[in-house]
Amino acid sequence: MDPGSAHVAFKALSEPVRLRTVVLLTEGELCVCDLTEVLSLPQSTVSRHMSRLKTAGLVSDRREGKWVYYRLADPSSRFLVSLSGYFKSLCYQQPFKEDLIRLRKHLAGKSDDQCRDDEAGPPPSSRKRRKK
Amino acid sequence: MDPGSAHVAFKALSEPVRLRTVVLLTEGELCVCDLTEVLSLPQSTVSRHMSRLKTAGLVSDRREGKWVYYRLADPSSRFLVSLSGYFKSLCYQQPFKEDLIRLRKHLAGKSDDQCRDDEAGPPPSSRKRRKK
DNA sequence: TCCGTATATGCGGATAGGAGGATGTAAATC
DNA sequence: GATTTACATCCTCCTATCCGCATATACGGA
Repeated sequence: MDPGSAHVAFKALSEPVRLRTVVLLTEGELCVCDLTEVLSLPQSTVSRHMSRLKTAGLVSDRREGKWVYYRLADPSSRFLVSLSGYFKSLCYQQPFKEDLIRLRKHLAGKSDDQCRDDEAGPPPSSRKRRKK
Repeated sequence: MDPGSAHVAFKALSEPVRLRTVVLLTEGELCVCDLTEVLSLPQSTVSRHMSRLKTAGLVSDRREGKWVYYRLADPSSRFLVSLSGYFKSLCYQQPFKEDLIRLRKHLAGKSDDQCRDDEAGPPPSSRKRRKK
């Protein structure tokens, strides 16, 4: 982490949409189209926020075909280690709680012709991927 | 904490001067004139930043005569509990490290006709106060 | 009660940052 | 290589926020 200075990470989390996004990512990696749908925001808005979170070192991305999956950055820094528990605690508060409900519904309702197989649920490592 | 929403606290810490101030307050409570001196900023700027930190629930204040002492808020919230260790780790990094050096020099050089007795040093509870 | 000191706030100017449509780019499919 | 899909970036408008001077307020002392 620490690309620039410490306050950069706080600034990244100071924007409501970005904080909501980070809490959503505690469920596992998500692509931009998932976030666009769950947050009900234009794709350009979501993409720009993800870019800022990535610059701040809070998330990392992974391209798989047409899709780009974002996940919380590995907690190599003391910053993310300190806050990971706090992010989890936010899952039980509004508006994050509602976001997570929408996320689970969204993931459960996806069909095979979309960017993800029909499996939903927290364990991100076990989530099936579209073969490349 | 949580006056408003979770992102408010992050926003309060996203400003470089405010983050420096919070790290300074890990040494113990300080009055505005201390911060003005150590940070080399106009009094109005410091006061306004402290107001924002207070609104965000990160600091609390205590008036004693003409002086107002600010200190880190009691870690009743999970947010401050999560970050207190991180703040301590910042003490060893720039620009916070230099700030703390200036703070200690400043506190050591104060005389009795100022807002604090001549005692400096980390243990905040043992610091002598001007009698009210 | 008048004055000096410490702090808070009103105000105007400057800058940063967010929203979202339009457009550019990368990858898959045919 | 043309088209479609997913994502990133550009551009413009608009709002939030920071800075610092000037001023108001709070408090103590003479």
